[in-house]
Amino acid sequence: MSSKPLRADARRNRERILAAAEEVFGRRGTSASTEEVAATAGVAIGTVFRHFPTKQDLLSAIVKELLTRLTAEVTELTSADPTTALFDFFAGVVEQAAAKKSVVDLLAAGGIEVGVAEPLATLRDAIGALLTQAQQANAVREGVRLDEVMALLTATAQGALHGGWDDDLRRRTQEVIFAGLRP
Amino acid sequence: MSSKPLRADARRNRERILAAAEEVFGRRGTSASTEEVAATAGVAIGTVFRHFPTKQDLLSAIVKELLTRLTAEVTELTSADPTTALFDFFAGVVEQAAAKKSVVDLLAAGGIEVGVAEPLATLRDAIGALLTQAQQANAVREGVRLDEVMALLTATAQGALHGGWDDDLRRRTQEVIFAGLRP
Amino acid sequence: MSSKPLRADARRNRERILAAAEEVFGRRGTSASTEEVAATAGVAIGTVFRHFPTKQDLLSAIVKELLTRLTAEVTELTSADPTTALFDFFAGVVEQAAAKKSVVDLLAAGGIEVGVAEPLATLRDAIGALLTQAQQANAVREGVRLDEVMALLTATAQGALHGGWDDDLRRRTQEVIFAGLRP
Amino acid sequence: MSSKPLRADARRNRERILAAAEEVFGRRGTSASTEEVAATAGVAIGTVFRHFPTKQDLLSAIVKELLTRLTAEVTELTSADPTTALFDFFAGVVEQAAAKKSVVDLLAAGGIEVGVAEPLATLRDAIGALLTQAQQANAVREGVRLDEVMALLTATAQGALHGGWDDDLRRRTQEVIFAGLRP
DNA sequence: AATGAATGAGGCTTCATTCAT
DNA sequence: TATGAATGAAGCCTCATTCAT
Repeated sequence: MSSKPLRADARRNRERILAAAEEVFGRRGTSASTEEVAATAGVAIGTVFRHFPTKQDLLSAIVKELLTRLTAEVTELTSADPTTALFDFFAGVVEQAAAKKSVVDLLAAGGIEVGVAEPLATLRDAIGALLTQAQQANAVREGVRLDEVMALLTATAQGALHGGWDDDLRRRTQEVIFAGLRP
Repeated sequence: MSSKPLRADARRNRERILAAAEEVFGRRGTSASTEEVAATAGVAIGTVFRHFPTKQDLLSAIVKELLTRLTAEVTELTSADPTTALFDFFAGVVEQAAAKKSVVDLLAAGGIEVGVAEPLATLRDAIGALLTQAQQANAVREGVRLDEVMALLTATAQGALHGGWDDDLRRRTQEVIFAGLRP
Repeated sequence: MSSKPLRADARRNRERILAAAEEVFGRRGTSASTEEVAATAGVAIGTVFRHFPTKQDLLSAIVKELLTRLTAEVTELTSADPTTALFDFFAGVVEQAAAKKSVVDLLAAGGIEVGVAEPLATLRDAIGALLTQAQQANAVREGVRLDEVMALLTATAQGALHGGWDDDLRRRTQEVIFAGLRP
Repeated sequence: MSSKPLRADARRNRERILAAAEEVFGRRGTSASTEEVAATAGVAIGTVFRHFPTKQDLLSAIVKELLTRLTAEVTELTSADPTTALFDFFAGVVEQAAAKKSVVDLLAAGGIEVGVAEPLATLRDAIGALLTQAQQANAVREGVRLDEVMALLTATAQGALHGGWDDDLRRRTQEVIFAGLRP
């Protein structure tokens, strides 16, 4: 899928830029400037644009990374206790969200941007598997659909992030949702 | 609190600007230009800045209005059926959110902007009353606190908005939360 | 045709910008920066963009002005001696060209840019009238068409400009063309 | 004149770059990017700059090549029919121009760039010989000087190029000029 | 008080050129 | 020598805010 392997220094820079972008957009939101990302990464502005020809591309790259990471987590959980797997994952995402900003901005925006659609669908499927398992284990009510689980997940993630919830509030809020999901 | 009473035409303009701002920011998000707000209001850009010295001020004003409106709704509901009042209100807010954009952006941002803190506290209190009533009527579990109700409310409102949920998804998502709130 | 009349200061600026643009693009070619035009006009960069939302728009405006001016000249000549009118006009344009750069760049580019097409057609028609008169006065050979007159005109104008021809060379070059046009 | 002889592969690269540059600048004008030239040549950008330390140098090299080629053509024609040689050459150049872009841009710019002056003078001399021959064969009027022939040539070449003249218009336009040159 | 033109900092992006590999 | 990544100045354009009318 990926074209020619990057030179060592190029890959190093690419990663520094991605990290910087996650940091900066996470702190300041997606309206932070590309210039600030470059500065944080310790490279010149041109270097950012060589790796990501557009600001949008940079944002997409971050989101893709996140989605891939989340999908991996879900996949791991598929072989865990079905009674708690979905809840654990849900809680994990919400916890992470509290540290990101851009990511949630974008997920919330519907992930409409080109190229994000696919990894997003993959994640969705993975979570669907978790839900099915949970329902078969009678940990989640039959009537619940994947749609609302995803909706609750993103909504709560956004809330956790933008609202600046502390650990306790996060737990209590989730508890209501988990109670609502249980049979 | 408010300085000298405005001239009739000035007040009229103020209101047209607020309405335009709600419309524009609701449609385009908070990054829409003040110029567009002015155009929609049918006034010159200078007039907007005379009434709201800063874009931030304009945004704050919208949020304040919304909070005031919501508080009024809650207060009315205080004399309604305690079993459903909280749920009705919750559902109402989420429904409105689906039509606004700016408002939720801002609420989500923590309502940090100067001057919004107070009306937000007022709204919070009003909702608190609703919650107490509901618990006394045994419609909501005892352990639930106002904190998480507020958290769920804003999170869901945001989700409804940014996620572009349709009516059905909105209902199903709320149903999970309501189930989680019930005893 | 023109929308609301500009405020006095706005019109003044608009004209200063146009003049500056003609000067700058005339000296440096169309690749000169809008920033330099602004500086030359003594206004801020934003002012240039308020009057001409795009660099293209600014360039088009200059060309339109020129075409309008030329058309006026041609129209005047229509009531002059048909034996010399066309030649006089031709010579006049070529002489002016030696002082412009942008204009010729653009005319040469085919005047394709939106909005220039119409005044260009008008000019063409006016020159067509001159040609017909000249042919009726037996000053130009019958077989000659407007197409090649226009072609020779722009080509020579370009040459005069870019080639940096002096007055003598300009005259001698034209004389060849004029001899070619005569019966 | 030229320093140390290039290694075989280096010379090969130099030629591929020149060819690519002619193609690219001919198609896109002199504002095309050096990067695109490199890509077309199938070499890395650094290689282009090793051979031509400056974009200007690359452009000059192309022009020199063209001038040399044209001079060769003229020299050949010196032993052809003096009645038609000059006209044939003139027509040939104009025809080529319609396919190039950069070249004419540069010739038009006065060939000011360092190093082009000399081959340009050579070409001029060669054409001068053609003119003399034509005048001796009574195919061109006595009074005509080389200056205006060169001027007409470049002007028409530019016109043919930028104006996008079709074959017919090109022929008709030249015919006027040729008629003007004849006794 | 309203108007709308002017300001100018700041954002995104391109590209000639340099330099480490 | 070739490669191609990095640099950073410079260009175009937007928009919050100020100020003359």
